[in-house]
Amino acid sequence: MSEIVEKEEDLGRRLRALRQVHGLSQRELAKRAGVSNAVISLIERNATSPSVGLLKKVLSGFPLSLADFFSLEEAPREQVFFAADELVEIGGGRVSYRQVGRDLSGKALQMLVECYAPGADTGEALLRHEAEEAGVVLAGELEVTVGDRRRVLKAGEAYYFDSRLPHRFRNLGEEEACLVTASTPPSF
Amino acid sequence: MSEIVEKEEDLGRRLRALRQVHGLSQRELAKRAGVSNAVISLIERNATSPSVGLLKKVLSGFPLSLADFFSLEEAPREQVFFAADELVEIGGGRVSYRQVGRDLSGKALQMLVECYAPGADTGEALLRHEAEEAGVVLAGELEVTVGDRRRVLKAGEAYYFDSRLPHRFRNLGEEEACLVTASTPPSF
DNA sequence: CAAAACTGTTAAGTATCCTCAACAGCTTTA
DNA sequence: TAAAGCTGTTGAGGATACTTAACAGTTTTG
Repeated sequence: MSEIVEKEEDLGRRLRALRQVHGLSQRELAKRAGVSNAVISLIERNATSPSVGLLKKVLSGFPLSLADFFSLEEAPREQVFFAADELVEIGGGRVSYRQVGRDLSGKALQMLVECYAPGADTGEALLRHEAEEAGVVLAGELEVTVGDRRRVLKAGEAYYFDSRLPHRFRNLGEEEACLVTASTPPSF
Repeated sequence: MSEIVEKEEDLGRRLRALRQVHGLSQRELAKRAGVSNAVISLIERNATSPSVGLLKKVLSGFPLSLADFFSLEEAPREQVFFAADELVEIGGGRVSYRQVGRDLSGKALQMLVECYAPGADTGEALLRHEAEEAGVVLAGELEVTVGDRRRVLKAGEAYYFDSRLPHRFRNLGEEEACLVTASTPPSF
């Protein structure tokens, strides 16, 4: 009957996000890890509590240790996506600085400008620890995946997340996508 | 029949060390964690691969997250105990400095002098992360527990370990025990 | 439009984890 | 010298994790 276990500390959600950000299907991951695809489904829906041995197998498909995987559960779950009117104007002179993120107290970011050619893809997401990342799309459309949340961002929209969460950027459109990104620690 | 699973990444050894350094019996830990004492025995002997849910219960008895627990398996297993003649003389003038540990390249320690009164006990071991600890007994006898390794050190003997491993010091003797200890980062 | 290939989910059965209870060995008490 | 306390281990059983094989839904191919 597959009862959904409540509050299993969201282990399943983390695994699903990890798998999706690597662009794998349940079957692909299962084959790579040498386990059944069914148990991947069960784990991701928190319908079972996997043994450490099995979880180790599954994670062997990623460049991620058990310690790294469980450190993800300590990552805070703050607001990720912001509409254009949710940006806070903090600027300035000729250049307008609009703040992404509601409360940056205790945080320290460095923003940059990046442009993605059509079809560009960051591919396998590298997990950086103890860092934060943010961005605003200036032109074009960019698919942003952060943890289990995915959205195609258009000009004016933005993201903000703890970069301990797995993430991936893809330009699915026909035209170049430009955005402002930010990362820690600040360079000025 | 309880087949012993080989190379289960020594999860059991870590749990046993963690339990012993806290001075708990299998039954005490089991009661505190709300599980059976039998499964503690099975896990510690790597006779089973516990589910994440159960392991979480067990570790809830300690001030240790799953991430912290699995980060222990990444701790290198270097030489821990050194005989008196295994110390390297690097000193000095009127004071003799004898180095503990074969290769300190890439390490940074600060040694101190400590004295333990009879019966003194560090008790519940606090785990410090990203640190190293070393010491030399000058007088008296001191029981040192590091991970799953325990030894009563006498004058002239020494220890060196990654302090991510759980540890505990106890003076079981009748007289004061004096030793030189060291910790990271250095204070000079 | 249908066939093929993919996606995630689920039912049935096997393997394994986990609990309960008992056991053997060692220390302390009477 | 038990007897009662503890220690860690083990066997039998029920609970559940895991596999295999099938299902339903969506996208791709012909």
